[in-house]
Amino acid sequence: MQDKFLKPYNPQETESRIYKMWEESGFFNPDNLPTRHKEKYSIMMPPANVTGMLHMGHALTMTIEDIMIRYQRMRGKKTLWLPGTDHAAIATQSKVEKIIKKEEDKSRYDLGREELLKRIDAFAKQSHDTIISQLRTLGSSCDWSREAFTMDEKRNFAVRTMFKKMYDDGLIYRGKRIINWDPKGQTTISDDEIVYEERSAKFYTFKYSKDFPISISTTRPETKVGDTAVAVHPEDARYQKYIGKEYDAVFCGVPIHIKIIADKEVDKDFGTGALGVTPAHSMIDWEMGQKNNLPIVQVIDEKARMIVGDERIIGKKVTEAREIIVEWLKSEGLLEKEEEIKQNISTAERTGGIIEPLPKLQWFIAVNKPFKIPHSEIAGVQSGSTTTLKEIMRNTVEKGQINIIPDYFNKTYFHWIDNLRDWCISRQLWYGHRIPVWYKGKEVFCNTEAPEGEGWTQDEDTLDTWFSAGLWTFSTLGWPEKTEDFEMYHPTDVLETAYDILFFWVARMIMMTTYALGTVPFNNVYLHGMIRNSKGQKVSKSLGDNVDPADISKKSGTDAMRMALIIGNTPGTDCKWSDDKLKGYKNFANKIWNITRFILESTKDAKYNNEFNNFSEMDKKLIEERNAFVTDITLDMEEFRFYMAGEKIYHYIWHTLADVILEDSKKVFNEGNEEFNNSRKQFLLGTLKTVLIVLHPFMPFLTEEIWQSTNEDKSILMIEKWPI
RNA sequence: GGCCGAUUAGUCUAAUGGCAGAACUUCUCGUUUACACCGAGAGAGCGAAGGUUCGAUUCCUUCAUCGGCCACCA
Repeated sequence: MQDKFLKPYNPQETESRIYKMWEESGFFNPDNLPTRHKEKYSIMMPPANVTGMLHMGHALTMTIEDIMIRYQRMRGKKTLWLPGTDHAAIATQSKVEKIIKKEEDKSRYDLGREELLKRIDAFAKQSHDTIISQLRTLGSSCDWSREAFTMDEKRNFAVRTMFKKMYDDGLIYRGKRIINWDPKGQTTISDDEIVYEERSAKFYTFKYSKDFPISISTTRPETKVGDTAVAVHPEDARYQKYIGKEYDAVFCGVPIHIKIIADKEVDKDFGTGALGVTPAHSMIDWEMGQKNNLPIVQVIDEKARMIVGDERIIGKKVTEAREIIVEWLKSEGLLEKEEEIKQNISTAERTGGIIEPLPKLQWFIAVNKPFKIPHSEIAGVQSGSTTTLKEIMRNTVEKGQINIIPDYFNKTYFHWIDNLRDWCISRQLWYGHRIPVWYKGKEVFCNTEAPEGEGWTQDEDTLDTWFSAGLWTFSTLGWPEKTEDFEMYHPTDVLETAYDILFFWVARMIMMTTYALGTVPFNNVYLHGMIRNSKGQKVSKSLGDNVDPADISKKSGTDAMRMALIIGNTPGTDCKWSDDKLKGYKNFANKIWNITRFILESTKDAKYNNEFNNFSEMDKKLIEERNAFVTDITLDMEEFRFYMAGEKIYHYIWHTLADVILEDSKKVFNEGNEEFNNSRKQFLLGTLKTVLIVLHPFMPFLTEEIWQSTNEDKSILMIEKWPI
């Protein structure tokens, strides 16, 4: 027995040494696995944003995925776990912009595109290195030789290829639409990047002018200079006689022309039951404008300043203009009511800017437009048939081709798809994949490469970060090239991630993959919950209570952290982080260490014999019990119940093996019956092997360390065969 | 407003149409002989009401409370 077993288990001394040994073995790379590993098993690691460092949520992701991969590897699968990082366009750019603002008091326009990108690249590189080292600390058995970045050259080529393909199929188009404009970040953002904040606001009721027949209500009087209609409910008796009529008015010095229209969207009982329609600055009004052929009058610019009116309002910020107009309404005696109401206001997730809806020329993906799919393995969608992106996305889950765990997220997914509108993919950011479209006069050219000849300028915009993330399962495998990796590992087996990015990412991957390849990107989606702090609150930087996985790992060992994260954590359910739990599993690590010590001491004169079959009746029973335990947890592993398997393994080791079997063994050895002694020694040696194997996916470092220290044959536990 | 969850012991968390199972905590006892990072034992729990059923913590309905997602009222 080695001397180290005389002291408590020391994870700090062990973990980095073991990780290095694994890496040097080459077995993270499926190409190097022994020949018994034939059938593939693949997981694409969710690429972490290069915006800083990993938090406990990432640690949970890595733990679950590493458990899946290690389990499947031991079961003899050819396992590929492909790691990577995400450029996270808006998140990274706004983070770096904030730092530059703080440290140098400069904006991105002061630096210019080239310099800003240089700074972002440097920041991203540093984040990347931090992240990679954290992933190693967590014990992730991923294939570093295949590491990818969402914006490296290969991924960029995949993005351009995809854009071109969708453009040619008419699924990507450029159009003037109302978009969510973030005046602070100076970019468009998607619906998903909006967060609503409840604030109190003033709700004004007034007439445009003294002789205007209908009063309207709004929280934004300043936009009324862009009104081109008043909408009322078609069945509203009060206003029937006005429908179709047109009026002229001068509103705070701005001449406006208003048509009275009828629209079912209008709520008779809200406000005055009449709605001033501003097609240029409201999503709903825009749609009414389209239906009724209303003129669009833009009155606010990208900096959220007024661009019409006389010297009273022109050039003023919208909030200032609002006050001025309210004063004007009062002085003219037009204001009828002023109420305090609660209002949800849209803000940009990353910058906190208040969203200003603006009509702008942007690129979109058409989700409802029919197209012909040449090749399809999607259930319910024939090769060569006509379909829509929405329809294929729905089918994959509806027909069971993609299995979401837990299954109640199916409903959430369908609900989202059914309400999905065209996806705005262009961003006025500098950090990201540049849109592969070039202009010369009225000519437009889209291709993966720039056009020949002089005078072409490329579109200034970049793509939404989720565009490249949507290609992740196959761009990482070399697509559009027909690589061996792609043939072997796609579709992937599981996509494991937190449920909060089901729409952002999972749905987008399904969209892009089904469209481009006619296959699903993965067969299973395992959604884990959020890690909350001990009070049950969402962990956030502003609370200053985000725990660094590296610290925990240093203090208590990665294995203990992994157990604390995984046990009691069911899919889709949030989980509280608890230091007590961590302590419990740290103790568990030492318990196993001492179990090993006891077994080694009491079997000093014996050697494990695989062929031994002269077991006592008592030990035969124990073997049966052990086999039943292994069968049971194997089923849990197969059915994604890792929280359950982990708990059962813990229980078997501590309360069956240690408390019952080892205690009983002391008696057996004291009694000195040689036959019984030999039987028990073989049983204990065999059981130690078994529990090390089944515990390995959960506590890889400790189990590998014991395995290496107790086996003379230099075998590596990581690729040992699962016992059944 | 629409949708989706949740409510189990002091805490945290499972399973289940047939005695509700762990972990931590608490209490009692033991033991320094693999491990005090120990052992043996004890205690304590299904939010409320109704329904289906031989039987409901589980299925259904309603209510209460909490959480989340989506839409957004102009």
